[in-house]
Amino acid sequence: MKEDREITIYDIARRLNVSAATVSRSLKDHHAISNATKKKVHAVAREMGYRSNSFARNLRRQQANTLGLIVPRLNSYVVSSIIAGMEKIANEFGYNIIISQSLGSAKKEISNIDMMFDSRVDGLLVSLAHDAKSMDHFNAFFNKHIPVVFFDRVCEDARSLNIVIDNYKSAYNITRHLIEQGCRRIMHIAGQSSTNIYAERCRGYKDALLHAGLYFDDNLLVVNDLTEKSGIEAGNQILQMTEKPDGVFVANDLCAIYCMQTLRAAGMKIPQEIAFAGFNNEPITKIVEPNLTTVNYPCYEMGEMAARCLIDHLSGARTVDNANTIILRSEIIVRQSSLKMKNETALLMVDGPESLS
Amino acid sequence: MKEDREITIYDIARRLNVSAATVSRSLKDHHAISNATKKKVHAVAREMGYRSNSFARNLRRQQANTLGLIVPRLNSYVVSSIIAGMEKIANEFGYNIIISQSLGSAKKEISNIDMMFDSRVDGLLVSLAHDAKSMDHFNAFFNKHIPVVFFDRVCEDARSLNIVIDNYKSAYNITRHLIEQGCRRIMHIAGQSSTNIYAERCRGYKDALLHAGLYFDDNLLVVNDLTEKSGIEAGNQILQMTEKPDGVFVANDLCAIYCMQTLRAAGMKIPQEIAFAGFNNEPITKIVEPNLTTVNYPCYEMGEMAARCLIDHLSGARTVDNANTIILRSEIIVRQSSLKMKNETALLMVDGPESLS
DNA sequence: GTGAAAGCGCTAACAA
DNA sequence: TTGTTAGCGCTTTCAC
Repeated sequence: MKEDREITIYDIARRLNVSAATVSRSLKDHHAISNATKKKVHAVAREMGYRSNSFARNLRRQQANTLGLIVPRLNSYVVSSIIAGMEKIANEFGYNIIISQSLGSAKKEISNIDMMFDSRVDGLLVSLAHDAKSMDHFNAFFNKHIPVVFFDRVCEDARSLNIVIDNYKSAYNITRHLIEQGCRRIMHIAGQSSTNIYAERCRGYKDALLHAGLYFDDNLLVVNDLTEKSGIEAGNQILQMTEKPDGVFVANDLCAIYCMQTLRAAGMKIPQEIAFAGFNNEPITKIVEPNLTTVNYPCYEMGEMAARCLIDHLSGARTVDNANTIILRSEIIVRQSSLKMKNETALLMVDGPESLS
Repeated sequence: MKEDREITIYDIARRLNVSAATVSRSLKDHHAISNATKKKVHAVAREMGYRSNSFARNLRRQQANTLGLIVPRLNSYVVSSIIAGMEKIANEFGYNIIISQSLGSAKKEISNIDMMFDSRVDGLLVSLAHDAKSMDHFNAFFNKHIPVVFFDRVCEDARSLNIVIDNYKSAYNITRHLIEQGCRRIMHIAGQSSTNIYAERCRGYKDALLHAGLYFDDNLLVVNDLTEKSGIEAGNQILQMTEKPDGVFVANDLCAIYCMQTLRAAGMKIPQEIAFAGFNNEPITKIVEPNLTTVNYPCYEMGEMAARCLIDHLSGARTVDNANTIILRSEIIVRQSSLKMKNETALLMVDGPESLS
């Protein structure tokens, strides 16, 4: 068997009495090689079980056909769907993806970025850790002009492309929807405001109140980590309140659902007593009772878009080179959890405030 | 700035008037280098912003510190949790992971395997595509003694390690639980039997019936792709039946839930008229009403275990070298969806049939 | 404890 | 259309 030594282009060259260069060129379908030669080379390569050595190729070319991917954590619906989309595109274009999770820690994120740099990835796809403060750790990439595309949890930075949804507008619209349903004391359960998406969602919430002539009440803003546990805690907190909210907009579905379940277990009626709205449109929102009103987050599409932009850029197709931000379409999905009015026709909101203002 | 040319060990060598060999050795803490030299080299390396070039290193050493990972699809709860576990371990030991999804197609799986081989991964982690028929496409790996670890969707093969749960026993136990709750006509909604996990779950179901003196009725076995859609279809199918089942065991949670919801929407009482049980213990099982009885699948642990075994093997720590199969603990979790009896004390089954028989 | 030198397999500028 | 040649940056054997 060919168990031992690897077949190289030199072996093929020797066998065909041509130079290694000719073999190399044939294998990559170089234009200046005759079809006859190409055919012979390919045949012999296959016959001998030749496999191109990517290490040598990478060393020579100084690039690896690899994209680095850094996410807060892998096992969430949003993130794993985004990755699925990226992987599909990367695969189509012959890129590998190496992944790492920052687990929400800026320290780990930095070490991952360094590792990606050492691995000499051709480009980087990043969703920032919650507590990422500065962009300094990306300097190595920026200095060497290695493209970085941020998605989901981004940071305004002129040097790189951001793929996002309009969190502000979506939050604004969903809050307005709650108002239109008759809610007047709307609570917002938010994530840490150091993460752009949560800050924006919170801002959308506040502005919607403002524009509707409702006051923003500090007691109705809860900031936590949006986990199951925090959802239950928030639910208990509401149960303690003498003056309860009549609507709750939560910055993600998971937390929304656990909060809602806690209230229901205590006998509260959703949406009659308290309307609920979440964010992301996770599959679970169609299962929970009542079904959760939420914002559709185009995860898979975001993954595709981010990977496609990065690869386009690497290929020199400068289609989106002047874009600093790409905003994907996201719309609110109205379900039972927020329908206080008996209008069964779920109205989708179409217009909103100036986006990204 | 050091924007342009990369710093190499030669640059460091020149600066210190030593040889490149000495620099190389210092950097890897070689024993035959004096501490003084090492210290100097490290200092200069840091000062000059030296980054080891992994391409050159890999080319020279003929290996890459990279694990290949092939999964059917990324965006499922089970898979993304498994990956999260793997990534954590890989990261701890300085390995990168490159991932690819087979999207359930054997063809894509084969091309991914080839790609991994070309990338010269040090080892492979694989959950097989549904329709993987033979193991031939792994021959390149087996011939070169590159370790392959299968997990979740495996295939008995003496040449590699399998990390699994006891699907047979879990299915057996959960079916027996339904029987103990008084079910006599238990339907099983199964995945394609070409996938080991579904074949095993089905076998466990059948044996549990048999051992309880119940007949296996072909009309009560539905095979589909276990998606949402199939769950709804299965639900409608049940609604059409004149002699309905009084219990349903579904091979995954997602399908179970959609099936159950379909029946509930039609007015059927769960679990009184029909008891339900799923498989995986996805978060959603604790949200749906009634909460779904299921089998706990240790995803994260499975990912950790698979990665750890592979890396152990690569490091020469032959702890599990003689093992062909590692079975992780999985237990059934009894919830409302299957409790026909009013025994609120949810009894966990502890014993079962001979496992993996 | 350190250095010289060879070479991993490939690509690409230049030459023919 | 094809060949020659010179590395890419690192590791490692052998020599001192």
